[in-house]
Amino acid sequence: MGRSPSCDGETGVKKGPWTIEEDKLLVEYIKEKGHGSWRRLPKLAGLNRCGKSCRLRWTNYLRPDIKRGRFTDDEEKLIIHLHSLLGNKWSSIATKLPGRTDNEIKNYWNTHLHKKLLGMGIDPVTHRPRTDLSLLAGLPGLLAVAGNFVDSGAATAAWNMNALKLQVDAAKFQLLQGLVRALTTAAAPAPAPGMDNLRALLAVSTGGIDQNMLLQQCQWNDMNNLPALTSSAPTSGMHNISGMFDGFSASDGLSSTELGCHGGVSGRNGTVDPMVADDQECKNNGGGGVSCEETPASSPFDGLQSLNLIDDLNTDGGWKDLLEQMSWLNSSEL
DNA sequence: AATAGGCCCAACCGCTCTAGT
DNA sequence: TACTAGAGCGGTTGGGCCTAT
Repeated sequence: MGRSPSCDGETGVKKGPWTIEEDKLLVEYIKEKGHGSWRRLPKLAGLNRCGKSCRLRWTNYLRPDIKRGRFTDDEEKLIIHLHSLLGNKWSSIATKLPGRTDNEIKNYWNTHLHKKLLGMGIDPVTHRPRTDLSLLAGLPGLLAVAGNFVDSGAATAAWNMNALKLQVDAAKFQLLQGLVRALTTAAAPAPAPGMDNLRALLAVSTGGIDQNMLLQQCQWNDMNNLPALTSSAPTSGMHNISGMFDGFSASDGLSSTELGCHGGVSGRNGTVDPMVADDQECKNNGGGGVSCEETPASSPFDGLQSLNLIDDLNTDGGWKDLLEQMSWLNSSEL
């Protein structure tokens, strides 16, 4: 199977931007004789380039059927739709957009569409509404708000930056674990794992437990053996995440010792990030000619409930209102 | 006007796949 | 069946351009 020698072994070949003269030589040669063997082409065409570079220049730039200019709205929608089905199979996507190259589509995705989807609250990898990550991203804010809200007494003073960082890290870890568990559990909703995560957060905030200990207690190593997250990830898993938010209530008491650890899950080796699991699954199936199963982008999505909840919280005073209800923030455990 | 930072995209790199022997 | 050369793919980079300060 060996690696292609490509340009690696060739010394003295020119690299970098193509000149007009080089373009002309390449176009004229291909027009007259076709490209034939890309490896032999440079010599025959009188170019001091490697064949690979010539192929790239031709297919991405010089080909006469290449469409130039901005992507239309229709093209944009088609790319997003195809990406939801095919993932980063740029060449496959390009075959559905006449005149566009895989490189062009890839660049457009990375520079425009990726951000656009994020801005719309859609995960560009899974094409699902973002819930977990926005929650994680919101944690520092949550803690800051909490710090400000718990009057200006000793509790606030105790929350120095290092402690905050530790809390955020620990909470992220807990939330990730809960999230992975939720996504890999096809059974009925887990009992409010979100509250368990918060309990862990508060337990750490007392300073009595460090992260290593937390990791051990939660058997984080077992997380390396996660079951495969297939494209048919159970919607009930998302429902579990919804349950996390349902767990935020005024009446919830907190125990500093209950960490919400349920041990690991057996099955898969590899990634612990469920957000990239589908993509990884594709890659693991093996490169180029592989067709990935369609992701259920258009399937009913129970997690929308959670998304709405996050949106509500992100509106003015949302988090503060929530925290006001969480009387436990004033508890001695802080 | 100068400069820093961000954006964009052409081109490169390294890997896998496929076809030929 | 095993091996190799060549082709193709996806990820990444670097430098030019644009914009904000």
